[in-house]
Amino acid sequence: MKIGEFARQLGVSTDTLRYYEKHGLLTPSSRSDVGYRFYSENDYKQMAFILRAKNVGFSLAEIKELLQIKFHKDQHSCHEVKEMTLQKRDLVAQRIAELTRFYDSLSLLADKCCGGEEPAENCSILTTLEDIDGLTQ
Amino acid sequence: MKIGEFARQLGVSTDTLRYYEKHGLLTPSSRSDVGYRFYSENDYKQMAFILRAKNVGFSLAEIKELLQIKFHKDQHSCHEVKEMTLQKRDLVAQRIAELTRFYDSLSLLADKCCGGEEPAENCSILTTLEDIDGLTQ
DNA sequence: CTTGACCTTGGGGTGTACTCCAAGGTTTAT
DNA sequence: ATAAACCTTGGAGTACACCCCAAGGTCAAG
Repeated sequence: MKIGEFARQLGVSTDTLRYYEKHGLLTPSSRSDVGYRFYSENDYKQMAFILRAKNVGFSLAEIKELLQIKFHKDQHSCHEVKEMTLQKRDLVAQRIAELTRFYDSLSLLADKCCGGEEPAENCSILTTLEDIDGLTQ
Repeated sequence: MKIGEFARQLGVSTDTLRYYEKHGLLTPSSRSDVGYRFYSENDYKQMAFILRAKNVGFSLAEIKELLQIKFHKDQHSCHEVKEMTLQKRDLVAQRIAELTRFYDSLSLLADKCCGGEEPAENCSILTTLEDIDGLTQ
């Protein structure tokens, strides 16, 4: 698949794909005689992975590190690869914990709000942000 | 509390605080006669909230929207405020779901890896990224 | 009353992650 | 065979989130 079609299917721009290639995140599996990029099914899966990672707040540098788990497998020991994987997993667990705190705060805020048509000025829960923090500490 | 001490306590720079003020995220509760910023306990709580939100991947624009829940309470109905809160909560829930997929993938990857000292080349699980995607779909 | 550690505003610079040309070559349809 | 729709590289520009001065005012200690 050429870059245009590939970009359309993934909902990104061709510029983004060239940018990712330049920065070592996704190199198309082959090129035509005249240099056209060709993307494979594997490339599609890798790109989908990158986009999901980006969506949950990983920087491109972090995503590249996640991808290194794959690329480093020949040069590094099983032990090292496993350590790296577990380290990344812990980082993800921390983010989940933080987000869960936000979720609980927002739930409580919504639950205690009457939801009526009057101005929220007097709504018991919506007073100050300390409430949000107080609930989550 | 003046800006320097406030910044130290929160582990950010004074530049960051002025930047947040300029962009409507945190306005110090008062100023001295000659214009020195003074930050209150409330300001501290709001700033802590901002930093936590930033840490889990919200952009400053998104955080500002979260803060609007507070600032809009006088002008908008309880119903609107509640809707906005629930909408933000759903967004957080989506991120948690995505991160949970990442967590599970990395766990499986680590579990199936032998963890020995040999090169990871032949380690059963570390073949390609499709595995990661395959496991999480 | 001066030294040093604060504070002010304004503006320029940096890294990240794109985004948008320009100038040119290729492919496909009519 | 030529127009439209692709593709190439290179480089410049943009938005976000800071970071770093410069030039000057303020304040507490000695």
